Formats: sequence, C-alpha cells, structure tokens
Amino acid sequence: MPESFYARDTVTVARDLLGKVVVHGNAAGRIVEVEAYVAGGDLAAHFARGMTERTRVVYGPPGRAYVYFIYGMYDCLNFVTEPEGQAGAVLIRALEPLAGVEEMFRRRPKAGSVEQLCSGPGKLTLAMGITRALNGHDCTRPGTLHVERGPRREIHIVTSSRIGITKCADWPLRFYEAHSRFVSRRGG
DNA sequence: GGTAGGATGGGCT
DNA sequence: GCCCATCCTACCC
Repeated sequence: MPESFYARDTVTVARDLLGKVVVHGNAAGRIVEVEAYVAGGDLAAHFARGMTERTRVVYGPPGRAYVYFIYGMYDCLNFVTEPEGQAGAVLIRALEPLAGVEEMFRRRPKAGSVEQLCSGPGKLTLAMGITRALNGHDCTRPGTLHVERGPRREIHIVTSSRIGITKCADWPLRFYEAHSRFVSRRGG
C-alpha cells in the first residue's frame, strides 16, 4: 500500500487495514485484528507524553514500521499513520496465515494449530520473523516488509476496547473481523 | 471451560 | 524502581 493510504486518520487506517496482507519474505498473513493508538489524550499510547528516542518513528513519515520490544521477550508490529509530523500508529494484533505456514510452525513450535500461529501481537511477529531490526522500515514499496491489498472479501468489523492496557481502557479502538477463527479473542 | 503467576529486559519517572 | 500495547504453563473447575 502507498504512503497515501497511511497518511490519514488513524482509526480510518486501522479499519482499512483489516483484510490487507502483511508480507515478510516468504511469509504472509491477512490482517484480522488491529488496535489504533491516537494523538490527543490517548494515555495508552507510547507517545502520549511526547517524542522520545523510542517513539521518534511514530512522528515520522506514514507507512513506516514501528516495532517495539515488550515484556522482556516480545516484539510488536505497528504501522505509522497520519501525515508526517503527527503521531499515530496501528498495532497489528492477529493475522490469518496465508503463506509460509510451515516456516511459521518452525518458528513457533508451541503454536499447536494454524489458528494460534498469529493470534496475538507477540505471536505474529515471532511467526513472521519480524523483529526490532525492522523498526523504521519503509513499508510503502514492495520489499522485505510491506502490505498488499488482500483477496476481495466482505468484512464485518467488530469494534471493542483495547487489550492489555489500563489507561483509556474503555476507548473503542480495537477492530477485528467478525467470525474470524484467527483473532486473539472475541468480545471485549 | 477458566484464571493466576512467572519469565524477562528496556523505557521512563 | 516501577511499569509495561505478552505468552505459556499449571492448575482448577
């Protein structure tokens, strides 16, 4: 997807990312669950207190990857939104594996089933082989890591509160595909 | 079906 | 020194 796709309101981009396909090397997965992190009082966002070394990329050009390290063990993938100079990001929370499934099982032998390969932000980066080395990567052109238009399908979007946060816990900024077997959880 | 607790390390007050 | 945008295991219905 081109830079113009990401250079819009974060919630709009988050919803439009559902159904798109994340590609990294031989691995690919259709996005079925996302969360929006927005400017203007969203205290759950890493950039809520302004720019730091870590959050610098979130203020930069749209369509870049923001990959951060969490809980001493996991990496989480976001795409930067809004025009350059404004902060905003969409956390990718779950994928429906489309390609490179065998490789994903090799990277996550404990997954147990295809449904659970990418059913969480830490799980999908492991399965896809995405790490902090890709932080700041330009995803707007075909290459190592990018996003493609997915197979045309009607998507029913469910809106809920975000997972794993305590601040702004009731803000309806999580979006997932209804009836998908690949989401991290239902409801919320 | 459900939940409680540990692993593990960087970011920021 | 405390706080995490998490996952897995053990244990309990």
